[in-house]
Amino acid sequence: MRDDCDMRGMLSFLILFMLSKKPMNGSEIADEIERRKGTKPSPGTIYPALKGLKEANFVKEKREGKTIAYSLTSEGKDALRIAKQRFCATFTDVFSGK
Amino acid sequence: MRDDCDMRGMLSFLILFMLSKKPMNGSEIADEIERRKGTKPSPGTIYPALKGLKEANFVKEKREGKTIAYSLTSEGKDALRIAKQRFCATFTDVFSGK
DNA sequence: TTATATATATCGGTCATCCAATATGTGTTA
DNA sequence: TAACACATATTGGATGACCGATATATATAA
Repeated sequence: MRDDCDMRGMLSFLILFMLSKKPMNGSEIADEIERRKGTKPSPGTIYPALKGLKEANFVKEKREGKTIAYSLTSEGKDALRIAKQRFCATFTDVFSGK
Repeated sequence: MRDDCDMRGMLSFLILFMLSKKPMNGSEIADEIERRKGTKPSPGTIYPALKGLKEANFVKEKREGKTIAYSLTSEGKDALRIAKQRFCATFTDVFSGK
């Protein structure tokens, strides 16, 4: 994800946001997105996104037995702060009822 | 835009939302997006998106001299209602501070 | 009429999102 | 050990978002 939050990169933005709450592994991320959106992204969606975030140094990995816990780096936190601001400015009134 | 609001289609969703406030032409849409996001989408972004919404019967056109006023059809209003619900469910806590 | 400004539209190329299918890795169970 | 379940990963193909460049249309100014 570029840190300027265009309309591409919304999945990466959401993942970054969720990881800022607590570290999660890939399946937990998919489950949480299903809880929010109603549809569960396939592995072919979720892992490439995580790979991109890792290559951008926004998330780091920690293997824990069978799973890998993803969490934000400090760069990831910075990027999220900026992206969140633009996201909110772009969509505020969609939420505020109007 | 499909009415199920995945992460692709966020531009079309935003346009649909803005048009639900008031009819606008292409440049006004681009200007309003700039006001929200800070960056102005190029014509090569905005007009193909409008074309897609028109082909989905979500917006209709009305030429007014030099410009074309876009507004929602009733199908567009229905699609927006559903997409808005999913969007809010997906991103609520991004806004609510937490 | 010609020139200018603005709005609309298309094209080519890149990147992000998405799924289905497939493959590999890891831990548990038989 | 082998079998199984689950997590992780990659590939191919489709669609959407994006820009820069270019083209066309419409209205106004010179």
